[in-house]
Amino acid sequence: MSKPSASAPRKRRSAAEARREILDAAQARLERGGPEAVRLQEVAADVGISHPTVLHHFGSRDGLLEALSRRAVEGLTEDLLGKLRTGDLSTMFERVEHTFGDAGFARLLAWNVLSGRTRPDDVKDQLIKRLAESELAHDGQVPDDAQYREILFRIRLSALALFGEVLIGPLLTRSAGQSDEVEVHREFVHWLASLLSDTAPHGH
Amino acid sequence: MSKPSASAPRKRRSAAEARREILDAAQARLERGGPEAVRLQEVAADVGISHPTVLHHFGSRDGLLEALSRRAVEGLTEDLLGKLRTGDLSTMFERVEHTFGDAGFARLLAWNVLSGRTRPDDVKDQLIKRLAESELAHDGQVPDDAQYREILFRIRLSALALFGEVLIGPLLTRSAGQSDEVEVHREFVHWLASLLSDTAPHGH
DNA sequence: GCTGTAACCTACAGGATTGTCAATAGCGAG
DNA sequence: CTCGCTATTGACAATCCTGTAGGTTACAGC
Repeated sequence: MSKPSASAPRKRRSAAEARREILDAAQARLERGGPEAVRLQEVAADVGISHPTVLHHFGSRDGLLEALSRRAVEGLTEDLLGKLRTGDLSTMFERVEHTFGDAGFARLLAWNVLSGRTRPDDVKDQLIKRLAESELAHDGQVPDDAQYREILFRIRLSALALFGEVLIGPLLTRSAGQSDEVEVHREFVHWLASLLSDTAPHGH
Repeated sequence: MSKPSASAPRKRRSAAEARREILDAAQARLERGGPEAVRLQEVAADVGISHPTVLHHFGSRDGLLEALSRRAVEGLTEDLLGKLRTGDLSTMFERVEHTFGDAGFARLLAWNVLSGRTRPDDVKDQLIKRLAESELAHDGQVPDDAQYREILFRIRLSALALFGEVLIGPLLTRSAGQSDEVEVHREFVHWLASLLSDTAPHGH
């Protein structure tokens, strides 16, 4: 409301630093206010710069959003592949949840899909494939088609569950007449891990 | 492109009919173009009316969107409760998919959540609870807490899977290096039904 | 120091979209 | 046939947001 006495001394960042700060702010807005809340002026205000500066660094609003997506995908990929096989399913789920949920990847992905920004043909990461192959390799078994399909579907189910939990988990909790969202969520994830472990196609 | 010679004769609908036509058009736009594509002018053009007429019937853009949500929830509820226990899990999944996927409920729900329009406290339907109770009642068994929780989680998992499939199923198929989206989706749903059936807590 | 690059700013243009208003015109009721 | 209600409309107002233009300033290299 009050003008920063005369003119605030201009702060000059490196391009990389500016981009990072802007992306952080944009991501925060996305997570809280939802898709439509990523507005150049507001994001700029959060960082403490003017909105043309944002355009200077990302070219356009679309450029900003694409950079946001790219960074999220890279983060998720690194996180997932890095944390492979570092414990049982349940703990792995919990670890993945930060990137998937807290970091807003699920929301960003959902919005990208809803708005038609991301289409199936755009998916090049082969992340699930790599995860499945890593899983098979770990067991040191001969690749078995049926078993491969089984693992693909298990990963798919896990992805769907974690993705959905972030988006509509609290709603489902309410719809089930339960109250403690956090606790129900934790129990559910644990239950799912058990379900998948108990029915493992190759003992554990 | 060409003006409808002079002035098209005004077509007068009943209020209910107009509302229905408008909702249909809005829903179609939502399904194809995503959330942001629901614009008053375009929706109106689809129906063949002017956009103030849309406002006349729904008060505001928000009113239109809320009506859209309400209709979708009612449709889903009716569909789910109506189709309960009319076959095995796999066929029930397939039947539910129309309302959930084709009818755009998943997309609408996702967008409502993303944009902050729907918050957990807004959920009053108790749909999952009713589904679970219906399931228990069918078995004619004494309510068992552990079993009740098990059923709640199974329904939750099913909901998450179907919800997620609609949104990111094709993306997951690509990420898994698979090609035939439709076929993979069908197989996956079938696989999930089997998984839940085989591990049923009380025999089939 | 001097200078060039680029990060940054203010001001403005352009476009799109929601919402208002007064007037028009179908259609049922009497 | 007339009347009244309301669905419908064209024109306009208000707002919001992205993107552009041109000037300014911080900082690095020489």
